[in-house]
Amino acid sequence: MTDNLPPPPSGDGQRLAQLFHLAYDRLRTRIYGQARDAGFADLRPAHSSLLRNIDPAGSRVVDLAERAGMTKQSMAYLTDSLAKLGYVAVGPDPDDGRAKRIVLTERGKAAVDTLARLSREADAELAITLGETEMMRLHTTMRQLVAVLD
Amino acid sequence: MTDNLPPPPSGDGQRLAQLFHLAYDRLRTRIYGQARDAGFADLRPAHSSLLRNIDPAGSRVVDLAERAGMTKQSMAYLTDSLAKLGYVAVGPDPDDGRAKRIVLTERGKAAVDTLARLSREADAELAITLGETEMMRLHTTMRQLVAVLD
DNA sequence: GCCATTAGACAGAATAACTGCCTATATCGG
DNA sequence: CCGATATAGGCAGTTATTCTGTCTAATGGC
Repeated sequence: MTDNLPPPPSGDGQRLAQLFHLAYDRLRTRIYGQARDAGFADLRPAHSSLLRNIDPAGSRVVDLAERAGMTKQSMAYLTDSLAKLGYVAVGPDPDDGRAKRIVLTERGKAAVDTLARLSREADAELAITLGETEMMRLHTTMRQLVAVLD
Repeated sequence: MTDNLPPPPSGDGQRLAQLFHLAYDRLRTRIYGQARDAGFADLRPAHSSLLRNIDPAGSRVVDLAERAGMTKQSMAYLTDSLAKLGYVAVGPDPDDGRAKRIVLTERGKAAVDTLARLSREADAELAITLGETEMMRLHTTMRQLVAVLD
């Protein structure tokens, strides 16, 4: 009995979710490894939730949390972490006495630039493997998928 | 000075890594939400590292850890967690006195089947959105990317 | 001025994975 | 058979990431 499990269900094997996870995991490992070699050894993947979303003129914690899709407590934790590491500075918001304004330091700006460059380079290398046409098609398809899954 | 940050670098916007992450996150949330509604409320996403890799005849902890790409301690933690929840049973390995054999219980088999079905259904719905041709192309492209990123 | 809303802080917990060290067993060369 | 080495897993402790719940303080409309 119970010998009718489907080990590889069709000729297919892996679901999209797992493929996306694998690809993301490898890209993340690669980019943060290169960032480490570029002198940003204290940056961790979670920090990108802030670094990806911060405004050049500075942002408030709630706005960063909103953009990153996480709670303000979690974003406050990341803010504190990056402030201790010297990537961001925290000051009062001139327009709202309750709020703080998170701004990138020079090191923070360098980190954002480096991460953006490494991400672009990774994409460029994959574009060479896939070909420009396929790469554009993949981008289009992925944006479509993310929109549908909203 | 330092006013030359590239806010949206090209007309492009998002890198592949982030798109993969977003898509994976939404799929995972969806599938585990449906699993919860299907009576598997105590399953957490991390458990899939074991459930995806366990052999129908049972597996050892080291093999599961190897396949999932994590340490044996982490896999032992998941094994213990799933054993307490009644999804797997742990017995001695008949061929190796050092080893234990992790086998799925009936509930564990039901969970594996359900998760596999939900994953297939999610893929099927996305295939409707994208069209069969585009879906197959996406699968091919993703496998190619994962292979290149090894 | 009062009060509902908002920004953030503080405390605690849950989840997920790690490193380091230890024991028991297995296996292989002599 | 024995000792060296490798392997399976256990135990203790730590780090990282994010959550809930509760609190204070400031804002802003009326």
